[in-house]
Amino acid sequence: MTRKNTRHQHLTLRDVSEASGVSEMTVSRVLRNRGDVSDKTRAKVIEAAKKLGYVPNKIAGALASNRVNLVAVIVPSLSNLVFPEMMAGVDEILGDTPLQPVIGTTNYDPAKEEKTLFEMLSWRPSGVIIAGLEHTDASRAMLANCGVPVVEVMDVDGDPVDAAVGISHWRAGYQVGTEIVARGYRRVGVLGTKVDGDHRARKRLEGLERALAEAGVTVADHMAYSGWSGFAKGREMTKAMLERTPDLDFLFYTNDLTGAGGLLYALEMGLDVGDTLGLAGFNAFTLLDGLPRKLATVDSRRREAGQVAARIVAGTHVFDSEDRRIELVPTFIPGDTLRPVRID
Amino acid sequence: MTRKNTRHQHLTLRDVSEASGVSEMTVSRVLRNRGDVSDKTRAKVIEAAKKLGYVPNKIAGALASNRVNLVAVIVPSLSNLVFPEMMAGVDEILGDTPLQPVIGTTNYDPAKEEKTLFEMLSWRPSGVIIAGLEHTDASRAMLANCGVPVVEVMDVDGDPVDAAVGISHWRAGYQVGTEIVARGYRRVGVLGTKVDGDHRARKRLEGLERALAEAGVTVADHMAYSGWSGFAKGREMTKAMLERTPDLDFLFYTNDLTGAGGLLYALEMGLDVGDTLGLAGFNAFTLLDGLPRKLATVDSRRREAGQVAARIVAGTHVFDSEDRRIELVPTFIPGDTLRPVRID
DNA sequence: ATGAAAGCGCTAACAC
DNA sequence: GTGTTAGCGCTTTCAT
Repeated sequence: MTRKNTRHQHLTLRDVSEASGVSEMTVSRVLRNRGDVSDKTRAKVIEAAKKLGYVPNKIAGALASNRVNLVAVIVPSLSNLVFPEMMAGVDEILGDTPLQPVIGTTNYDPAKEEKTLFEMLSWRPSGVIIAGLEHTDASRAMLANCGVPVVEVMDVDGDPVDAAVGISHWRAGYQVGTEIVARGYRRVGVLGTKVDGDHRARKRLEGLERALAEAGVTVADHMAYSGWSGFAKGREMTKAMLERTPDLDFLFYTNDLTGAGGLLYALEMGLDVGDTLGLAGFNAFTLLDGLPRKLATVDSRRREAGQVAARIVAGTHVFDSEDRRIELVPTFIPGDTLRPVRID
Repeated sequence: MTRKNTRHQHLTLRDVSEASGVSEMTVSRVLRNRGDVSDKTRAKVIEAAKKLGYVPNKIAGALASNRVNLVAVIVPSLSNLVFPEMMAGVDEILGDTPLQPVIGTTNYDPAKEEKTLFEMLSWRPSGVIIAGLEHTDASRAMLANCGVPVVEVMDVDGDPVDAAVGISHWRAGYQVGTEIVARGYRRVGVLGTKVDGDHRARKRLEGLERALAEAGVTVADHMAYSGWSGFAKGREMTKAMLERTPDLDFLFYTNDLTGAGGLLYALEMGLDVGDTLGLAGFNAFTLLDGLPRKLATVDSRRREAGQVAARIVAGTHVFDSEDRRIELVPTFIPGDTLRPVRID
């Protein structure tokens, strides 16, 4: 059986070679701008390729050259805004390179992460960008042995396999805690998610609790929700919490969206937001700029984390030290939902 | 030069074969659960593979089998929430299949789309999911000839290359227009984006204008912004527009986020939202549920579009007719920012 | 149930 | 500047 010319048989270098009367090798060189090829030959080849509608086969190219321009990007979910934002940072940087992101999601499940990772590594990507520092032992082993740059993003509280870029969520939480006590709040309620595998939210809370503890304050009430974050969830939870613990003077939301819902609710209830009741969220979603009051929050710098991670993978990042942990500073944004710092 | 055992030399089937004393072929069968292999052999192979930490090479596998479990997903941007939401729908469905999404962005630029598409097709994906129906001729040719399912998503106003899934933005706009005139509004302002390649926003507007025209109404003012959508943009533009055209009785925002900003502004100004000034956005972002008033909007059903597209690519979707255009219905949600329909 | 041989479409390395 | 040869690591096919 000879080469079929059925509709969807892909064209090969050989087809271009025959059509242009040039060897496959030279065609290959032209199509990759490699080595010296005369202008005349180049023109012939390019014309033939275009006329035929030739699309190179990177599978074959990758196998032959042992080079794959794919980057594995592994995140818990696409439904939580922070991950697409990080990916937008990655994409922005990779746009200037030949690299292409391949996306895998884990649904906050370490076992699924392990499967996804195995799957993606079998494509022999040129780099791996993965959210978080907590993985199964098997995942860590794969990351350690895959032989390409691995960047764990959006967290630096822990031991990275290779490189890590992001904020310290513990320190971010700690900072929020110090701001809370410095402003004289003492009855703190926390509203967060129920997601088990959300280590970043957990670390934020631990940092917060630590800062409070150092001032002799403990979290007075805590409430966790499951499902999607949004204003409505923030409203409901705020209402419920203030009903069951009316003497709270501060509410910390682990997410700006629920925080914004709480803010809207508190304003409608006529509460003295800021003074009697301080509020703070987390993440600094720019789409929320323009609320009736600016919610206090912390910029978790996920977009930059994605950018730096992409640069590391692309090989254009220069590390300042031998430490391959890059800690971004989580800017605290006081907004208009806190009272001034007390100078005792 | 014989096989090197340097640290990052990847393991091959051969290594597993040698370690287990079984032929490469049988190892391959075990690792893919193909064909008959005795339990004893199977166990030996699996143990050896695990012990060595073998990760198969899909590049080689794909070349040999001519099967690639990648799906190309091409969107204008990751910064506009609607695209990650569509991708979440895709991801949800592909999660139950061996398929993996590869992401490409176009930045609303047809030339970049063409490049991205070429790049992605050279991986010989098993399917293509691409936002919109407007592409360069070269892009359309590539899509038509790539030999795998192609689904154009989030729009059905046009001729798809293969299949299309989404709402008709024209009809969605038209419906908003009929609602506006049915409620007696006559001085309509439109607030949209400046993005050139945003055909969906354009079609929405055209549909809106048509419905208004049929009632003898024309758009009284129009304003376009560039940059990111958010509440702040909505506030600014609303203020500016109401100052330059104070007699408007309706504002249509091509995006919920700016719409929400406008709503907040109008409420603060003490405007009689609903009756004196009707407001509507677009997209029905669930994260906005819980605003002081529910903004009228239209559900553009992007998540479902992603789901259906993924099913088509995965081959699990059954078409009702020979028409491979699947039109989703853009639910109109009146919210609390419109006055009642007039029954004249 | 297992193995041997051939080859997927390309590129590295070398020849001319 | 251009061509030839020999694989890359798998899977297909066919033999046993």
